[in-house]
Amino acid sequence: MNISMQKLDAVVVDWAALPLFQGLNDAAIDRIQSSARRHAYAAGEFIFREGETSAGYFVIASGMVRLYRTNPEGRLHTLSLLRAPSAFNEVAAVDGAANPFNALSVTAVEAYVISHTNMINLMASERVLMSNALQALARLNRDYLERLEDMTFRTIPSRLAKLFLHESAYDQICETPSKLTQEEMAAILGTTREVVGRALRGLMNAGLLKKRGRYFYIADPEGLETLAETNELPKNLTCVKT
Amino acid sequence: MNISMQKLDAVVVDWAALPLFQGLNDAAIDRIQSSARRHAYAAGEFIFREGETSAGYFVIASGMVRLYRTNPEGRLHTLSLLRAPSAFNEVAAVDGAANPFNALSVTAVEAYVISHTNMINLMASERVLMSNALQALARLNRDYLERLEDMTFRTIPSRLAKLFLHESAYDQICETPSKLTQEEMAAILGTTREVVGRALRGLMNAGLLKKRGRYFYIADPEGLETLAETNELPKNLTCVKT
DNA sequence: TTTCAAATCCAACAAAAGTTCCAGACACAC
DNA sequence: GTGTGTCTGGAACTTTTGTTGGATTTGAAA
Repeated sequence: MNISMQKLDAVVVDWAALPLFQGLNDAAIDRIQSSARRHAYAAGEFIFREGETSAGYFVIASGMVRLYRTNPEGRLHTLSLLRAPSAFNEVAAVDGAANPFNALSVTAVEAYVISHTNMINLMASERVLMSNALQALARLNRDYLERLEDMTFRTIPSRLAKLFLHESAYDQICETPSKLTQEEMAAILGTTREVVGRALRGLMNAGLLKKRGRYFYIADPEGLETLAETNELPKNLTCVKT
Repeated sequence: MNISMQKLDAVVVDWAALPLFQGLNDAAIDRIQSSARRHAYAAGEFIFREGETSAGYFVIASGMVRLYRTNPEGRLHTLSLLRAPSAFNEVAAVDGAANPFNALSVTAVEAYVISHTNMINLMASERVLMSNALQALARLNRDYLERLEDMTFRTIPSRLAKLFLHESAYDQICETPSKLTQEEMAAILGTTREVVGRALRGLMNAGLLKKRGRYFYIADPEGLETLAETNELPKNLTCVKT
């Protein structure tokens, strides 16, 4: 009994702390909570798939979720790695159209789901909620645009430097890069493991990163900053060559 | 007098036809119109710049506008080429933060501007307007995500094929690709003119495009479709080689 | 028509990214 | 411990993209 209660405690969500629900009174929060359904997922399970009809808005209570897309050749692009407290699938929750990406539980996950219909009804009665959703989508837009520009203009070493510097820039990605596998970094940057490995070695040889055990850490923040912003190394050695 | 009246006629905007203003009653449309200011720009003039404080929401009455970003090295990425009836800068109009891109008048432009403050006030009193804005941002999000995936996964010939097939996919870009200069196509695809020229010749040699005068036209829609979706030519010749 | 600037073609090269392959290292289960 | 599967290191190679530079075409203005 004790254990199960601890478990329940561990997955309590502070709804009012999420950007979407800020500024709402208790009654509204209650209404929102009661229109959410709780779901549990085992590790490695699909929460929803890209292209399926809107799965609704998800609030993570515990565990870790990967949002990603794949191309026909099987390469995958991780859009976010999320853990509580955070939420996802705003777009499909708002417009009711197909989910724009896959959502997969990395660990076991517990989440609350608000269907598109409920979301629309809630927003209709709670103006503040709609206003918050508007601001959330605007924010999301800026994040996507920044990543689009990164893909357009930045080389892989530069994107990698950015990933190390502020994972915040890659939105809500929360694992620190040093603990990600190279495969996972590659998926976030939209490339392949070998290329990431090569770039990591390059940055290490240039003195921007250092290695302890199997993980890389930041050695020269300013140098990384320069690389992230200009695609160029400050005046160090070549980057990609060994 | 006659001429000036014609001019005025030519730039009348059907506000109710814009997605953001659909479903609003006449009184609301009037309120919106009266909180908009009319501006005129000569060809090649900055309408606003990336990073400046929110310029507000723009409704194009006449002329053509380019939205773009640049990188430090000076390469530019065209996000949209717009002409009436359309509108832009939803994100900064909604969140009041810096403009996320540059807006430049390609031709002489006349536009109506609704400031961030007015937009917020209008949305506060007109729920339908806020709801429309929410849907517009969701739509915009999907467009950006699609372009992000294109940059992540597609080769340049593939992106070029997509540009020819449905400029709709590149959102509200309206000039037909055949009339764009190679320089302009390059900016849309996020690459350089030389590369676009090479890719165009490749697609022509593969029989997917044909050339009349200085412009290219679609010769094989199915082949282009295949290329756009799979990065591969159906079973034709090599694409990039001569 | 003539002229000029912009747009295009094309080749050769350089650099970045993607691919293939295999050998080690490490981490966890048994 | 021992093994097994995942993760990493790194070389060699191919393909794609970016760059440079010069020759040619085109369209509109003079």
